[in-house]
Amino acid sequence: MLELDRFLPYLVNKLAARLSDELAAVYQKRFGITIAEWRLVAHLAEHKNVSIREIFVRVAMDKSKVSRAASRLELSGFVKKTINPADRRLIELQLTAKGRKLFEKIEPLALAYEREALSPLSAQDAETFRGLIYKLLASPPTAR
Amino acid sequence: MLELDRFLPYLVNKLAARLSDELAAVYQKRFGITIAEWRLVAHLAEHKNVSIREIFVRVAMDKSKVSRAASRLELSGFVKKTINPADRRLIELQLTAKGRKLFEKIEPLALAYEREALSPLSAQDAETFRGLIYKLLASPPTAR
DNA sequence: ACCATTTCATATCATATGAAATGAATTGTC
DNA sequence: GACAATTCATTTCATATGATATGAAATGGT
Repeated sequence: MLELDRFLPYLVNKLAARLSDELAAVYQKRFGITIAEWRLVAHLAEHKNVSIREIFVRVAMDKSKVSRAASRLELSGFVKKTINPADRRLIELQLTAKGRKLFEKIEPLALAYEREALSPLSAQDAETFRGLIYKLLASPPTAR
Repeated sequence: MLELDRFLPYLVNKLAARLSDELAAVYQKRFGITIAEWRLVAHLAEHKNVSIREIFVRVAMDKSKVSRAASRLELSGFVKKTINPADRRLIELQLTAKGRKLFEKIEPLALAYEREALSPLSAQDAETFRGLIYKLLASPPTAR
């Protein structure tokens, strides 16, 4: 008999929703940034000159969402969009100085939140947990 | 330095999105049911005569979503809504015979999907994983 | 070189979502 | 027992979302 409270897809979703909501509260209220925008900024902090496509392939958001997040970030001056001269269909996204500053401000808060969220687990359990998630994510997606 | 690919809220969300999408594909396409509706049905299969409020408190969906899911399920004949005679503000939801049949058809598919999703883990790892999620969910939500 | 196909980002549009408003019913207080 | 405050479900409304359409640019086959 299926019990919802033991059903893994449900549990993972519940946890994910909680982590997102709480984390969103951190930068939504303090920096006026959405989760989608935050992901984009965090990704650009690691990877320079990235196209929209590269982002939505890597960052688990669909095309429209990335495109819109990028436009908002451009408007607010955190990101610069340049047309790739070698292939004029592509856009190169990069953080502006203002964008880098934003990342530097949010980063420690995000890491602090992560620690706090994991605080019910021992350091060892936290590592185990991360490892198990990697394993699950690594396996190829089930047939669409 | 924060790396998105090691950042737990992001990873959990990514996994959750994948589990939801794949699972949704199972009952969306075969039974015309959304995730929200499925959760409601699954909850009602366990708990009889439940109010909207009880559901959204327990099932991690907001009021509107539960209310709308319940209305759709009523329309399609899977759920019966009755006004609680003792407190006429409350609604009692219960599965119809048709609703129970639906649950019985979906249940084994849902469990099969769960097994498949967990297949990259050993039986032991799967239990560990579930345990860790429980621990994380059990801890009181961080300050709103 | 030409045309069909593909790829990329954005725009469009219909639907989903959730916060706040609404209205009905109940409870508590004086 | 009246009436203010609260609780519950639904509705409303503005925004978010995502599937599809669009148009611009690049690629491949002949």
